[in-house]
Amino acid sequence: MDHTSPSARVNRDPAMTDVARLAGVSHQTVSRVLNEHPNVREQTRLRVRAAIEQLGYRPNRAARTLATGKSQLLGVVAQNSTLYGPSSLLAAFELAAAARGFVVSVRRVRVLDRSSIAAAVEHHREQRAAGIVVIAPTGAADEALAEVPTDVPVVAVDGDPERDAPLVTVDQEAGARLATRHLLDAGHATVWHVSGPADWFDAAGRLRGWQQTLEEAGAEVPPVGQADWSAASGYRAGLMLARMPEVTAVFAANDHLALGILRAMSERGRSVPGDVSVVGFDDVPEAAYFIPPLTTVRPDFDTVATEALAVLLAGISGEEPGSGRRVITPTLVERASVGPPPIGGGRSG
Amino acid sequence: MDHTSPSARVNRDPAMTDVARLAGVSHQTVSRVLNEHPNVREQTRLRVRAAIEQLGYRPNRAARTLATGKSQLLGVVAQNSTLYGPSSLLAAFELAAAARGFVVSVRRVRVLDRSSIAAAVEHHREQRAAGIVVIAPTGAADEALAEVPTDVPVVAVDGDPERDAPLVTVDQEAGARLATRHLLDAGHATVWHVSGPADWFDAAGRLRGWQQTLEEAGAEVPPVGQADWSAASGYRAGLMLARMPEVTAVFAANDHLALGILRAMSERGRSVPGDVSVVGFDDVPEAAYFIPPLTTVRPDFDTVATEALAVLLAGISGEEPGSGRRVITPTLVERASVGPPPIGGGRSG
DNA sequence: CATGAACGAGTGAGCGCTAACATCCAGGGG
DNA sequence: CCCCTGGATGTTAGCGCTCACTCGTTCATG
Repeated sequence: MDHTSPSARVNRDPAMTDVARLAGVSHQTVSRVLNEHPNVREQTRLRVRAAIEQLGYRPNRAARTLATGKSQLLGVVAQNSTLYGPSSLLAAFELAAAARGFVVSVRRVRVLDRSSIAAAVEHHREQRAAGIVVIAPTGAADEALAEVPTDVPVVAVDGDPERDAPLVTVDQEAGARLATRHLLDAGHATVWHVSGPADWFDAAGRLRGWQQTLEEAGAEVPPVGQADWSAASGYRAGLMLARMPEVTAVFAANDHLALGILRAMSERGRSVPGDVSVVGFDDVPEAAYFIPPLTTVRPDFDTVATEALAVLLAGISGEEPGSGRRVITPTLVERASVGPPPIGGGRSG
Repeated sequence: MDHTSPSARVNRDPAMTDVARLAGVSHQTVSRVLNEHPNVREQTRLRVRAAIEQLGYRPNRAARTLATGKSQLLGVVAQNSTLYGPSSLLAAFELAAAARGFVVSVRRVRVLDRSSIAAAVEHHREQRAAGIVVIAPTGAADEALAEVPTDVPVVAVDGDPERDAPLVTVDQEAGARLATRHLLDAGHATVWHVSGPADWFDAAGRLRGWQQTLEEAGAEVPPVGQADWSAASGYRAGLMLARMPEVTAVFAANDHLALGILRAMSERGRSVPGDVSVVGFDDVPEAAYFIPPLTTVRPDFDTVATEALAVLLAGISGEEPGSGRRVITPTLVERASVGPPPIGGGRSG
């Protein structure tokens, strides 16, 4: 900073006092205009606005944050992935937040472990973020969250549905039920499941929903194929499934797994949906163009994002923390990958 | 703010002066320790660090920004999409920036028009962002960029390769050449192209590279199928292509288009790569699990992101603006969707 | 033993804004 | 005709930090 030479300030951005001088008012009146304070005469308001326009003045957010102790900043902690769900969520959240005048700062973590999450949250607290969203799809992430001081609103997305804390998530169980029910209704004796990573809540929820539906229907619960979320692991699981003639219906934990399964079936000469029916989860934009078009479960990420923002905003404006819990119910999108079981492969009833 | 009651300050976050008091030094010494200034005695440094630890002190970024006039904030303007390329880029950039101690603030725009981009950039300038990245894949976005005042480093990603301004992008032409060449080398008389949206630089570059390669090889340049980036439009284009027996090789402007084409071919009973060979662009994670596995061009988004950050950092540390231009060359990933043309469908040579 | 770098540390001002309080002025009731 | 009320505006202090400068020691040098 140069405090000796006034000419050094010549090229700096105009500040509130500059506007005030030009408009012939005090800087405080400028502040009042900017913050839409009621007690300003219309004529004064106009003069100030004109001066702002003329100078190209832009308020300095850092100064405002310093003075108020509050920022207009929302922090997001996300993992470093391009998985469809998290990406969509993030984009939707950023858009929604921008519409409400908030800045969104994203911190990616390479792995979803306790210390990474904690560090990322700490980073946002250092920025004096007004609220923090953590995409916490695994137990470790969620545990880290439990330790965060409560002086700033925090909401988990895709977090542990059991934990009593602000949370917005998709009703994985309901989605899985929809999928499983749909396959059962098509006449299949039972439904096989290729699951996502065991430590993901999403995967666990889908597994649970599938299993419960089967049990309720009195259907046999076949062993579960473990996979990560990738098409590669779906393919591997699909290869196993393809050589078992009793497999006529598969519920994949997401669309990419389903894609891998579809390819495995195709390679092994088992037709979908002729021999095997497949249902996915996520409704990625390409799902309608898989071979065959994939029947899948669609979670509404826009709603998840909007609700997460709403929970945060409620927390910011001083409402009781811990109260915000929203669970979004997904819907089934029927396409061409489901059909009746082949003759002899269906259930008796 | 409460200036009357000192007890009102009891619960506020500890500030530098609190640390200073506890360590028995001045606030300035604390500042020196924090900023790793050399002229601090080791013993003093330790005492300060201990005090920081004890109080759980975290520096207030807003105050620092206000005092220095510089933030550690990097702004990103991106469109509201979950397209694979932009998403990957964004994630990679966020990770790289975090590693260098920067905060990344993302502003999504619904449409890539001039005023939206300008507003988003302005928003970041209001935050006193130290640098701004604009993912500007269309002409309109790029034009908006040209109007941005130059008092803050701005780098375009995926922008107009012709414009003389800081830019990091993938060498689309080179990638398209790789793809086209590969198909020609497999023996195809010519290669058909399904292009992305005409106003995208990426699409234009891929088109150019394809056309040039064909011309250089003395091959006929067939009419171009126009599409957006979606599997849906790839499917529509594929349907057309499938009914033309002379089509034996297709270069799709991205993998999702290729997916749509694959399905169209499959539906129409044309085998890939038996009857028709297909090459995509992007190497989405699922490409290896398409039916058949897709040969495609892989741009290295990590490198693009890292380079973009480097250009910004150079600009921030006061180097000549306008100098940063990096063009990343993609590579070809060979899989199973390319083969020789069917008998009678290849070129004479 | 005088001299002055070089180092370690402190002081004071100011970054641009908002909150609280102070002030001014017009108009209505006693 | 004075006082009170309340709207419009100004004044002041301070948010937490960094910068430029100052001050006091130490220690090598002649």
